[in-house]
Amino acid sequence: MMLFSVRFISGFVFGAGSGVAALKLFYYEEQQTHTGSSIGRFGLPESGAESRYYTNHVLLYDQTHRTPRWVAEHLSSTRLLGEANRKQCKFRPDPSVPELFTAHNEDYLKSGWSRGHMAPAGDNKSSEQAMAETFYLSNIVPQNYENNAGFWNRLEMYCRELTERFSDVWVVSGPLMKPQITDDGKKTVSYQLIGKDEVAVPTHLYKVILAQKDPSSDALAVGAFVVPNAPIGFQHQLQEFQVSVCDLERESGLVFFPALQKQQLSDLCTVDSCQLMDFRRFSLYISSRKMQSANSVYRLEKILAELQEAGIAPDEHLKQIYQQRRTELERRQDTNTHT
DNA sequence: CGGCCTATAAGC
DNA sequence: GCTTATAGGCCG
Repeated sequence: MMLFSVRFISGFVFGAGSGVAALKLFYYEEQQTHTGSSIGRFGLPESGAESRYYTNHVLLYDQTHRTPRWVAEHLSSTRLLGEANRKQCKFRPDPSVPELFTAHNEDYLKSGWSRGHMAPAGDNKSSEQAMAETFYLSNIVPQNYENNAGFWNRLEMYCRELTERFSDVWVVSGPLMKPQITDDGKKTVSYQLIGKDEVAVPTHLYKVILAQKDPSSDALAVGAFVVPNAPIGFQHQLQEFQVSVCDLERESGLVFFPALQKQQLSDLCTVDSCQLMDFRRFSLYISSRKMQSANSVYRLEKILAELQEAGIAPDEHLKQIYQQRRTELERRQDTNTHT
Protein backbone atom coordinates (compact mmCIF):
# COMPACT_ATOMS: atom_id res chain seq x y z
CA MET A 1 0.00 0.00 0.00
CA MET A 2 1.43 3.32 -1.04
CA LEU A 3 1.25 6.02 1.58
CA PHE A 4 1.99 8.84 -0.83
CA SER A 5 2.28 9.27 -4.53
CA VAL A 6 5.48 8.04 -6.13
CA ARG A 7 6.24 11.59 -7.16
CA PHE A 8 6.09 12.74 -3.56
CA ILE A 9 8.28 9.92 -2.22
CA SER A 10 10.95 10.38 -4.87
CA GLY A 11 10.90 14.11 -4.35
CA PHE A 12 11.30 13.58 -0.62
CA VAL A 13 14.10 11.01 -0.87
CA PHE A 14 16.17 12.89 -3.41
CA GLY A 15 15.39 16.34 -2.14
CA ALA A 16 15.71 15.93 1.61
CA GLY A 17 19.42 16.46 1.93
CA SER A 18 19.82 18.98 -0.81
CA GLY A 19 20.29 22.71 -0.55
CA VAL A 20 17.05 23.26 -2.37
CA ALA A 21 15.09 21.45 0.31
CA ALA A 22 16.89 23.39 3.04
CA LEU A 23 16.04 26.62 1.29
CA LYS A 24 12.40 25.57 1.00
CA LEU A 25 12.30 24.72 4.70
CA PHE A 26 13.77 28.09 5.52
CA TYR A 27 11.15 29.73 3.35
CA TYR A 28 8.34 27.92 5.13
CA GLU A 29 9.72 28.88 8.54
CA GLU A 30 10.03 32.49 7.45
CA GLN A 31 6.31 32.48 6.76
CA GLN A 32 5.45 31.39 10.31
CA THR A 33 4.23 34.24 12.46
CA HIS A 34 3.55 32.00 15.45
CA THR A 35 6.84 31.55 17.30
CA GLY A 36 7.68 27.96 18.05
CA SER A 37 5.07 26.55 15.64
CA SER A 38 6.04 25.18 12.27
CA ILE A 39 2.93 23.87 10.56
CA GLY A 40 4.64 23.93 7.23
CA ARG A 41 7.72 22.19 8.50
CA PHE A 42 7.35 19.43 5.91
CA GLY A 43 5.62 21.56 3.37
CA LEU A 44 1.99 22.54 2.97
CA PRO A 45 -0.43 20.81 0.61
CA GLU A 46 -0.14 21.69 -3.04
CA SER A 47 -3.05 21.67 -5.46
CA GLY A 48 -1.17 22.26 -8.68
CA ALA A 49 -3.46 25.24 -9.22
CA GLU A 50 -1.06 27.62 -10.88
CA SER A 51 -1.87 29.23 -14.21
CA ARG A 52 -0.37 27.28 -17.12
CA TYR A 53 0.75 29.23 -20.16
CA TYR A 54 0.62 27.86 -23.70
CA THR A 55 1.28 29.40 -27.10
CA ASN A 56 -2.19 30.86 -27.47
CA HIS A 57 -4.10 30.09 -24.29
CA VAL A 58 -3.75 30.14 -20.50
CA LEU A 59 -5.53 27.77 -18.13
CA LEU A 60 -5.97 26.73 -14.54
CA TYR A 61 -6.03 22.95 -14.13
CA ASP A 62 -8.24 21.16 -11.62
CA GLN A 63 -6.36 18.09 -10.37
CA THR A 64 -9.53 16.79 -8.68
CA HIS A 65 -11.74 16.77 -11.77
CA ARG A 66 -8.99 16.17 -14.37
CA THR A 67 -10.33 19.12 -16.35
CA PRO A 68 -9.50 22.81 -16.52
CA ARG A 69 -11.28 25.20 -14.16
CA TRP A 70 -10.91 28.02 -16.64
CA VAL A 71 -9.25 28.58 -20.00
CA ALA A 72 -8.49 32.10 -21.22
CA GLU A 73 -7.90 33.35 -24.77
CA HIS A 74 -7.40 36.61 -26.65
CA LEU A 75 -8.94 36.77 -30.12
CA SER A 76 -8.53 39.30 -32.91
CA SER A 77 -9.14 39.17 -36.65
CA THR A 78 -5.46 38.78 -37.48
CA ARG A 79 -4.79 36.19 -34.74
CA LEU A 80 -7.46 33.94 -36.26
CA LEU A 81 -5.76 33.77 -39.65
CA GLY A 82 -3.81 30.68 -40.63
CA GLU A 83 -3.85 27.24 -42.18
CA ALA A 84 -3.17 24.89 -39.26
CA ASN A 85 -5.28 21.73 -39.63
CA ARG A 86 -6.96 19.86 -36.79
CA LYS A 87 -6.56 16.57 -38.70
CA GLN A 88 -2.84 16.77 -37.96
CA CYS A 89 -3.56 17.00 -34.22
CA LYS A 90 -4.41 14.38 -31.65
CA PHE A 91 -5.77 14.45 -28.13
CA ARG A 92 -3.13 13.55 -25.56
CA PRO A 93 -2.36 14.01 -21.87
CA ASP A 94 -0.75 17.35 -21.11
CA PRO A 95 2.95 16.59 -20.52
CA SER A 96 3.07 19.31 -17.86
CA VAL A 97 0.35 17.68 -15.74
CA PRO A 98 1.59 15.02 -13.26
CA GLU A 99 0.65 11.48 -14.31
CA LEU A 100 -1.31 10.98 -11.08
CA PHE A 101 -3.71 13.80 -11.93
CA THR A 102 -4.02 13.67 -15.71
CA ALA A 103 -6.87 12.36 -17.82
CA HIS A 104 -6.19 9.89 -20.63
CA ASN A 105 -7.93 9.31 -23.96
CA GLU A 106 -9.17 5.92 -22.69
CA ASP A 107 -11.27 7.73 -20.08
CA TYR A 108 -13.32 9.39 -22.81
CA LEU A 109 -13.46 6.57 -25.36
CA LYS A 110 -16.84 4.79 -25.30
CA SER A 111 -17.79 6.81 -22.21
CA GLY A 112 -20.78 8.34 -23.94
CA TRP A 113 -19.10 11.78 -23.79
CA SER A 114 -17.00 13.61 -26.34
CA ARG A 115 -13.73 15.45 -25.74
CA GLY A 116 -14.76 19.09 -25.79
CA HIS A 117 -12.21 21.85 -26.29
CA MET A 118 -12.40 24.89 -24.02
CA ALA A 119 -9.91 26.91 -26.06
CA PRO A 120 -11.22 25.82 -29.49
CA ALA A 121 -8.90 24.39 -32.14
CA GLY A 122 -10.57 26.76 -34.59
CA ASP A 123 -9.16 29.76 -32.72
CA ASN A 124 -5.62 28.50 -33.30
CA LYS A 125 -5.19 28.14 -37.04
CA SER A 126 -2.32 30.64 -36.88
CA SER A 127 0.11 28.06 -35.49
CA GLU A 128 0.37 24.27 -35.60
CA GLN A 129 2.02 24.37 -32.18
CA ALA A 130 -0.78 26.48 -30.71
CA MET A 131 -3.43 24.17 -32.15
CA ALA A 132 -1.63 21.02 -30.98
CA GLU A 133 -1.56 22.44 -27.45
CA THR A 134 -5.34 22.89 -27.43
CA PHE A 135 -5.59 19.10 -27.88
CA TYR A 136 -3.88 18.53 -24.53
CA LEU A 137 -6.46 16.96 -22.21
CA SER A 138 -5.81 19.84 -19.78
CA ASN A 139 -7.94 21.91 -22.19
CA ILE A 140 -10.69 19.29 -22.52
CA VAL A 141 -13.90 18.47 -20.64
CA PRO A 142 -16.42 15.64 -21.17
CA GLN A 143 -19.09 17.21 -23.35
CA ASN A 144 -22.34 16.05 -24.88
CA TYR A 145 -21.75 15.23 -28.58
CA GLU A 146 -24.64 17.24 -29.97
CA ASN A 147 -23.85 20.21 -27.76
CA ASN A 148 -20.20 20.17 -28.79
CA ALA A 149 -20.88 19.95 -32.52
CA GLY A 150 -23.95 22.17 -32.37
CA PHE A 151 -24.80 24.96 -29.97
CA TRP A 152 -21.35 25.25 -28.36
CA ASN A 153 -19.74 25.13 -31.78
CA ARG A 154 -21.96 27.99 -32.93
CA LEU A 155 -21.13 29.94 -29.77
CA GLU A 156 -17.42 29.56 -30.57
CA MET A 157 -18.11 30.74 -34.11
CA TYR A 158 -19.91 33.77 -32.70
CA CYS A 159 -16.83 34.63 -30.62
CA ARG A 160 -14.69 34.55 -33.76
CA GLU A 161 -17.30 36.58 -35.64
CA LEU A 162 -17.06 39.26 -32.94
CA THR A 163 -13.52 40.04 -34.12
CA GLU A 164 -15.12 41.49 -37.29
CA ARG A 165 -16.82 44.18 -35.18
CA PHE A 166 -14.44 44.45 -32.21
CA SER A 167 -10.67 44.85 -32.39
CA ASP A 168 -10.04 42.63 -29.38
CA VAL A 169 -12.04 39.83 -27.81
CA TRP A 170 -11.13 38.00 -24.61
CA VAL A 171 -12.85 34.71 -23.83
CA VAL A 172 -12.81 32.61 -20.66
CA SER A 173 -14.42 29.16 -20.84
CA GLY A 174 -14.81 26.31 -18.40
CA PRO A 175 -16.94 23.62 -16.78
CA LEU A 176 -19.51 24.14 -14.06
CA MET A 177 -21.16 21.80 -11.54
CA LYS A 178 -24.57 23.24 -10.78
CA PRO A 179 -26.65 21.92 -7.91
CA GLN A 180 -30.07 20.35 -8.38
CA ILE A 181 -32.98 20.35 -5.98
CA THR A 182 -33.69 16.74 -5.04
CA ASP A 183 -37.13 15.34 -4.17
CA ASP A 184 -36.64 16.05 -0.48
CA GLY A 185 -35.88 19.69 -1.28
CA LYS A 186 -32.16 19.47 -0.60
CA LYS A 187 -29.69 21.25 -2.85
CA THR A 188 -27.30 18.60 -4.16
CA VAL A 189 -24.42 18.59 -6.61
CA SER A 190 -24.28 15.40 -8.65
CA TYR A 191 -22.02 14.57 -11.56
CA GLN A 192 -20.72 11.50 -13.35
CA LEU A 193 -17.08 10.35 -13.31
CA ILE A 194 -15.79 8.63 -16.41
CA GLY A 195 -12.90 6.22 -17.00
CA LYS A 196 -10.17 4.89 -14.79
CA ASP A 197 -9.04 8.43 -14.01
CA GLU A 198 -12.57 9.44 -12.98
CA VAL A 199 -12.82 12.55 -15.12
CA ALA A 200 -15.69 14.73 -13.88
CA VAL A 201 -18.55 15.39 -16.31
CA PRO A 202 -19.74 18.98 -15.87
CA THR A 203 -23.46 19.69 -15.69
CA HIS A 204 -22.91 22.98 -17.52
CA LEU A 205 -20.30 24.91 -19.47
CA TYR A 206 -19.72 28.63 -19.12
CA LYS A 207 -18.22 31.28 -21.36
CA VAL A 208 -17.40 34.89 -20.46
CA ILE A 209 -16.83 37.19 -23.42
CA LEU A 210 -15.19 40.62 -23.12
CA ALA A 211 -15.06 42.71 -26.28
CA GLN A 212 -13.30 46.01 -27.00
CA LYS A 213 -14.46 48.17 -29.92
CA ASP A 214 -11.06 49.55 -30.76
CA PRO A 215 -7.70 49.72 -28.99
CA SER A 216 -7.89 53.46 -28.30
CA SER A 217 -11.34 53.52 -26.71
CA ASP A 218 -12.47 52.46 -23.26
CA ALA A 219 -15.70 51.03 -24.63
CA LEU A 220 -15.95 47.47 -23.37
CA ALA A 221 -18.81 45.00 -23.55
CA VAL A 222 -19.17 41.84 -21.53
CA GLY A 223 -21.46 38.81 -21.63
CA ALA A 224 -21.55 35.66 -19.49
CA PHE A 225 -23.31 32.48 -20.55
CA VAL A 226 -24.05 29.20 -18.80
CA VAL A 227 -25.05 26.39 -21.13
CA PRO A 228 -26.35 22.95 -20.04
CA ASN A 229 -24.06 20.08 -21.06
CA ALA A 230 -26.85 18.62 -23.18
CA PRO A 231 -28.26 18.94 -26.73
CA ILE A 232 -29.59 22.43 -27.48
CA GLY A 233 -31.56 22.96 -30.66
CA PHE A 234 -31.81 25.85 -33.07
CA GLN A 235 -35.03 27.10 -31.45
CA HIS A 236 -33.00 28.32 -28.48
CA GLN A 237 -31.38 31.75 -28.46
CA LEU A 238 -28.02 32.51 -26.86
CA GLN A 239 -29.64 35.16 -24.64
CA GLU A 240 -31.67 32.44 -22.92
CA PHE A 241 -28.41 31.30 -21.34
CA GLN A 242 -27.05 34.69 -20.40
CA VAL A 243 -26.35 35.28 -16.71
CA SER A 244 -24.80 38.18 -14.86
CA VAL A 245 -21.03 38.01 -14.46
CA CYS A 246 -21.61 38.35 -10.72
CA ASP A 247 -23.87 35.28 -10.56
CA LEU A 248 -21.41 33.24 -12.57
CA GLU A 249 -18.57 34.37 -10.32
CA ARG A 250 -20.49 33.20 -7.27
CA GLU A 251 -21.29 29.84 -8.89
CA SER A 252 -17.81 29.21 -10.23
CA GLY A 253 -15.79 30.67 -7.38
CA LEU A 254 -13.80 32.70 -9.89
CA VAL A 255 -13.35 36.42 -10.45
CA PHE A 256 -13.20 37.15 -14.16
CA PHE A 257 -11.05 39.98 -15.54
CA PRO A 258 -10.17 41.25 -12.03
CA ALA A 259 -8.13 44.17 -13.41
CA LEU A 260 -11.16 45.60 -15.18
CA GLN A 261 -13.03 48.76 -14.20
CA LYS A 262 -16.45 47.19 -14.14
CA GLN A 263 -18.46 50.42 -14.13
CA GLN A 264 -17.61 51.25 -17.74
CA LEU A 265 -18.92 47.94 -19.02
CA SER A 266 -21.88 47.58 -21.32
CA ASP A 267 -23.91 44.46 -21.98
CA LEU A 268 -22.61 42.49 -24.97
CA CYS A 269 -26.09 41.45 -26.09
CA THR A 270 -27.21 45.10 -26.10
CA VAL A 271 -24.18 46.36 -28.02
CA ASP A 272 -24.03 43.33 -30.32
CA SER A 273 -26.62 40.82 -31.56
CA CYS A 274 -25.70 37.69 -29.55
CA GLN A 275 -27.25 35.93 -32.54
CA LEU A 276 -25.78 32.52 -33.35
CA MET A 277 -25.84 31.10 -36.87
CA ASP A 278 -29.31 29.89 -37.82
CA PHE A 279 -30.01 26.40 -39.19
CA ARG A 280 -29.66 27.41 -42.85
CA ARG A 281 -26.39 29.31 -42.52
CA PHE A 282 -24.93 26.67 -40.24
CA SER A 283 -25.88 23.84 -42.60
CA LEU A 284 -24.39 25.69 -45.55
CA TYR A 285 -21.19 26.31 -43.65
CA ILE A 286 -20.84 22.69 -42.48
CA SER A 287 -21.51 21.49 -46.02
CA SER A 288 -18.80 23.76 -47.39
CA ARG A 289 -16.28 22.41 -44.88
CA LYS A 290 -17.24 18.83 -45.71
CA MET A 291 -16.92 19.49 -49.43
CA GLN A 292 -13.44 20.91 -48.97
CA SER A 293 -12.30 17.66 -47.37
CA ALA A 294 -14.27 15.32 -49.65
CA ASN A 295 -12.13 12.74 -51.43
CA SER A 296 -14.56 11.57 -54.12
CA VAL A 297 -17.11 13.04 -56.45
CA TYR A 298 -19.61 10.54 -55.04
CA ARG A 299 -19.07 12.02 -51.57
CA LEU A 300 -19.39 15.53 -52.99
CA GLU A 301 -22.75 14.64 -54.50
CA LYS A 302 -23.91 13.03 -51.28
CA ILE A 303 -23.20 16.18 -49.27
CA LEU A 304 -25.20 18.19 -51.78
CA ALA A 305 -28.07 15.66 -51.73
CA GLU A 306 -28.24 15.68 -47.92
CA LEU A 307 -28.45 19.45 -47.95
CA GLN A 308 -31.29 19.41 -50.48
CA GLU A 309 -33.05 16.80 -48.36
CA ALA A 310 -32.90 19.20 -45.42
CA GLY A 311 -34.74 21.70 -47.59
CA ILE A 312 -31.76 23.97 -48.14
CA ALA A 313 -30.77 25.18 -51.58
CA PRO A 314 -27.02 25.74 -52.05
CA ASP A 315 -26.03 29.39 -52.22
CA GLU A 316 -23.54 30.83 -54.71
CA HIS A 317 -20.62 30.42 -52.33
CA LEU A 318 -21.31 26.72 -51.83
CA LYS A 319 -21.79 26.17 -55.56
CA GLN A 320 -18.40 27.73 -56.12
CA ILE A 321 -16.75 25.45 -53.56
CA TYR A 322 -18.52 22.47 -55.09
CA GLN A 323 -17.23 23.25 -58.58
CA GLN A 324 -13.73 23.97 -57.38
CA ARG A 325 -13.48 20.73 -55.40
CA ARG A 326 -15.03 18.75 -58.24
CA THR A 327 -12.45 19.88 -60.77
CA GLU A 328 -9.68 19.19 -58.25
CA LEU A 329 -10.93 15.64 -57.71
CA GLU A 330 -11.41 14.97 -61.41
CA ARG A 331 -7.92 16.23 -62.18
CA ARG A 332 -6.52 14.04 -59.41
CA GLN A 333 -8.39 11.01 -60.77
CA ASP A 334 -7.02 11.82 -64.21
CA THR A 335 -3.39 11.95 -63.09
CA ASN A 336 -3.83 8.73 -61.11
CA THR A 337 -4.96 6.79 -64.17
CA HIS A 338 -1.92 8.03 -66.08
CA THR A 339 0.59 6.85 -63.46
C1' DC B 1 -16.61 23.95 -37.60
C1' DG B 2 -17.16 20.11 -33.89
C1' DG B 3 -16.25 15.12 -33.23
C1' DC B 4 -15.65 9.29 -33.54
C1' DC B 5 -14.44 4.90 -35.64
C1' DT B 6 -11.78 1.77 -38.35
C1' DA B 7 -8.70 -0.12 -41.82
C1' DT B 8 -4.01 -0.30 -42.71
C1' DA B 9 0.82 0.36 -41.86
C1' DA B 10 4.54 0.66 -38.97
C1' DG B 11 6.95 -0.88 -34.98
C1' DC B 12 8.19 -4.01 -31.03
C1' DG C 1 2.29 -12.30 -32.92
C1' DC C 2 0.63 -8.26 -30.81
C1' DT C 3 0.24 -3.29 -30.04
C1' DT C 4 0.46 1.46 -31.54
C1' DA C 5 0.51 5.28 -34.93
C1' DT C 6 -1.55 7.38 -38.98
C1' DA C 7 -4.98 8.36 -42.73
C1' DG C 8 -9.29 8.52 -44.31
C1' DG C 9 -14.41 7.81 -43.98
C1' DC C 10 -18.24 9.10 -41.64
C1' DC C 11 -21.77 12.00 -38.88
C1' DG C 12 -23.97 16.43 -36.53
